[in-house]
Amino acid sequence: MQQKTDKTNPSEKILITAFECLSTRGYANVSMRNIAEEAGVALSQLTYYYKNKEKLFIEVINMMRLQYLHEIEGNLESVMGEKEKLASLVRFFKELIRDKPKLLKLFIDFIAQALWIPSFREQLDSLFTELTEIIERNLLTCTKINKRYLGYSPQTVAKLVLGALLGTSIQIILGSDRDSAFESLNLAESLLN
Amino acid sequence: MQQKTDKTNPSEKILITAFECLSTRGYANVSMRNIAEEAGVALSQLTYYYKNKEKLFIEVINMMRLQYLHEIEGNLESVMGEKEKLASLVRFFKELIRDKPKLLKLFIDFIAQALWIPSFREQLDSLFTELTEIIERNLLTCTKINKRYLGYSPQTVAKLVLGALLGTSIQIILGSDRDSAFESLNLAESLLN
DNA sequence: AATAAAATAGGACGTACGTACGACCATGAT
DNA sequence: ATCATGGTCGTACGTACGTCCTATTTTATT
Repeated sequence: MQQKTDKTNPSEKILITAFECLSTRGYANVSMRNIAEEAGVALSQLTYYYKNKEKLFIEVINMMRLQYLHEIEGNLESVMGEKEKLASLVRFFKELIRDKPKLLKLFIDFIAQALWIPSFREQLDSLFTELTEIIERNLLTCTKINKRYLGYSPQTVAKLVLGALLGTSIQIILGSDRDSAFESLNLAESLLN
Repeated sequence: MQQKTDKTNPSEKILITAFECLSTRGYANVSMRNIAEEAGVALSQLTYYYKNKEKLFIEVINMMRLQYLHEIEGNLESVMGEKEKLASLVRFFKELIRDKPKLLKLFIDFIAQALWIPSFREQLDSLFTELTEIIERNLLTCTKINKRYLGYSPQTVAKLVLGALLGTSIQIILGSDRDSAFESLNLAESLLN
């Protein structure tokens, strides 16, 4: 209830609060009223700035997209060598799981919503595309790799890498024994080298 | 509207209809009334047999678990050799994606619900455990494999296999270009051999 | 200072939901 | 024949939801 002492934009404040709510309790369990209340604004302000719940969630995802795609690419560009880049990517996912599980939960929840809501599906599709392109661009350019996975396009490899990271992360987030699943990420790294 | 000409148990009929609804429109978008209506049964019958919506979904998942875990294990036992078993597992997932996408959607939706609903999370956790155990038991028993992934336990390998299959399937189900993502499954198979 | 535009607030609308309840009906045992 | 039991039904309750509308306040422009 510190809403009065906030000098940020109302629209930003709403967006941040929405992220907080959605990543903590999930799209289906968060109401517009919850977000308004926790952001310290009137309910109608959410409609004013974001039209409806669907579009608000889309903006939340978009905010995360802008923030973290750059972070990933920055990480990958800052190290040299394919091995190091792969290690850096795996490390990024590990840190995500350890330090920002809420972000990962938001992502998983978004994936499930995208099953049924067309606009979400569109956005997720381009998010997947961007992620695979980053992996392709940074990890799979040298011919050595292309030779190793002979017959498979870099895009295919990239999708598998992303799939393995995503699927393993889901198990870690939702499973009871995190540590053993964490090992799978290490294995993924060695296996691809 | 063929509800009268049905000789199955009402409780079974409800369960089957619930699966149909949930796998087509998702947990959040299906009401008890929808299921009752489509099953040709009074709303209160759902409460009578399954207590509430949460428990009904749990029974639906349980039904699928009983059905498909046996199917997977049966498939794996029917072929010899680790390579063939791995191929069989990948084939199973491919067929799942191609022929029973609704089942996969139900599963993904269930994963997301498990993020927020404790009883779902418990059930998903044991489902994950059972799946990894099947993979371990059938694919990772011979010492040759254990040597290859030196330093990693069979359980770790199994979790990575499951993670890769799950993550890739998610991309295929939700992405726009299925064919290219399908290739990733083939790659996963070659990579593990 | 006057006025137009943007921002904010509060509340009402219609609807849908999960659940609970009490009444009926069929069946089978006494 | 009666009656208890398990199954079935219709319905009502209380609540929560997303969205919409209108009035008021604040800000910016001239």
